[in-house]
Amino acid sequence: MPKVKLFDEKLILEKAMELFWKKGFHATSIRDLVTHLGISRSSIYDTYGGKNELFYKAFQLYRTTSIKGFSDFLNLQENVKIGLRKLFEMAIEQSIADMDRKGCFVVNTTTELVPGDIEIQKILKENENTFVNLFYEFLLKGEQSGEISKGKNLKSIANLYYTLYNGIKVVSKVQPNSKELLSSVDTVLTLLD
Amino acid sequence: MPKVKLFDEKLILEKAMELFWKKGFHATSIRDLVTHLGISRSSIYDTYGGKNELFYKAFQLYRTTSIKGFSDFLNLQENVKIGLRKLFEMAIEQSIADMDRKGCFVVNTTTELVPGDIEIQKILKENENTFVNLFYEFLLKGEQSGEISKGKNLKSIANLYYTLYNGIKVVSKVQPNSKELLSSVDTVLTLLD
DNA sequence: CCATATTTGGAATTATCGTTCCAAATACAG
DNA sequence: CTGTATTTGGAACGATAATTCCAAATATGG
Repeated sequence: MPKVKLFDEKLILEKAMELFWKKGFHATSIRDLVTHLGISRSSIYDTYGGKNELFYKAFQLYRTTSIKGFSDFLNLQENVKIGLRKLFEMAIEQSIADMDRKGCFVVNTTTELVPGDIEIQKILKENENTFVNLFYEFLLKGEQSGEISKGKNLKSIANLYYTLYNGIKVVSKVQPNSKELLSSVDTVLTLLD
Repeated sequence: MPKVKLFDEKLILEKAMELFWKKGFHATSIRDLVTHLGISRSSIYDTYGGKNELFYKAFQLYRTTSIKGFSDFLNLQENVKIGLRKLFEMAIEQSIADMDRKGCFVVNTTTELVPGDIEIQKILKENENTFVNLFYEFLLKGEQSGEISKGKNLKSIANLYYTLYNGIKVVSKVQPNSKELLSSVDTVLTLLD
């Protein structure tokens, strides 16, 4: 057995994710990818298939990574209200710190490929359900611990958080204003009081 | 003076707006436009310039139309809380009724062309300021009439509405669920009580 | 060092992109 | 009907798109 795989498949996939995330599907060409990934055109086709397959894999990597990050973060939080505030604060700070203004890969893909790509659409639905459920379970935990008073429509609030999160990822591309965005978040979080 | 302009410039521009709105800038080709607008390639270039100029004009048409629609609608409302509810209800119903799932042209353009198009970015900032201000002025009217109790952070709430609106226009592309979206809106509107 | 798997880039394909030029067809004002 | 402005579509432009094939270069395990 001679030569083995030289480049790190996962690492290169992460780079592809970055580029698709920043420029979107249509505006990213194979040439762009060759430049940005640092491997040859042939290697891209050999390893990942074509542009569509590479995008798909990059998108799935983003999703699994963000779901895990999101879930892990919430599991570390003892206080529900403070945890939610921290979560949104992180999301906002990340948006502002990113000089590339990439926003959210899921949001960008939603607006770019819906309508059109039916397979992506299915994934996006699944993704929404996953995130809304993570919010909901976390809120439920707060209700059970007595931190959130009973009688609140937690399903609605979970939905609202997801929608707000999407909005933040759009708005922060244009006006990355930490104070204003956090102020909106704080206003929404008073719904739990 | 012989022949005069045959096709309706404004009408064709509206058609261009529809197509760019639905497919985005990059995924819309001149061929697509020729098919969809019903005029020749030459006429497109003669009348509107190139693809960039046409997109720009179509986008501005969308903006001015929606600002006017938004503003006119709010001016007709006597009751502030009910007016806001109606506004969001309309936005949601429109999203759901649109079989093309176009979402919002401003949101789509934000995620597609930021970062990148610096001129569009300027317009998007201006657009956000305009809408947040419309919300704010409307809320202020409610405060002055006594409908909304004093002491609320109306700037934050106006910002929140704009962010929420953006989120709704993303989420409704994937899960056009009227009940859930309206439920979120109602939850947010209780902030005025 | 050698055998072999990996990686590369040139060549070629087919297709489309946005754009310009222009001559022919068109349709209406007078 | 005629003259003129509008509209059209073919031809060509250079550029780029995504993709496949393949031979040469590369790098490493044994």
